[in-house]
Amino acid sequence: MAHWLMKSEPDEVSIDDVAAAPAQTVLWFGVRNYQARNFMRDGMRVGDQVLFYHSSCAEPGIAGIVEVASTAFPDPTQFDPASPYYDPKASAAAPRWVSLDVRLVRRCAPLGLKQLRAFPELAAMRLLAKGSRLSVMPVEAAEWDFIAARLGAP
DNA sequence: GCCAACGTTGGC
DNA sequence: GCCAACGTTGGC
Repeated sequence: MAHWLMKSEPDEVSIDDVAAAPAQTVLWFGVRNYQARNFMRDGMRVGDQVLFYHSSCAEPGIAGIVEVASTAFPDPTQFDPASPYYDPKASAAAPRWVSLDVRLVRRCAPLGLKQLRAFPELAAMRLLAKGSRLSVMPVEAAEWDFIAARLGAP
């Protein structure tokens, strides 16, 4: 089983939104970066565990754990001209972008970006690399174990 | 709002 | 295939 990290702006979809969703499951949509898409399409499998990261907000950091609940399928927003994620170059016959479902595993006490940076054990984490902007990325097993052991109750 | 870093686009 | 221009991300 692989481990991942996904960024979401809490103004759009927060960990609380996942918790409040039917079956505590939400559609992960709007990824428009090829590297992130490839991780979703080629790497993510049902049951994989995912750190849910809040970005572009007052307190960026890890907010909980979700799990992959479906394999990838075409992201419906790419076909919707009314959506901000509309991609005129995508078609039903040749979709470009994928979505998948994620389900809540648990919320946690926020583990902030500043705290993450303070752990020497996490110095090599992709999330913390200079200029890292990927919204979907793998997490090494050792990094996962280290972080999971430090997630408090919400 | 600023700005560094990065990805994408498009002219050549 | 190069690379400048542009757009986006995301922390601060």
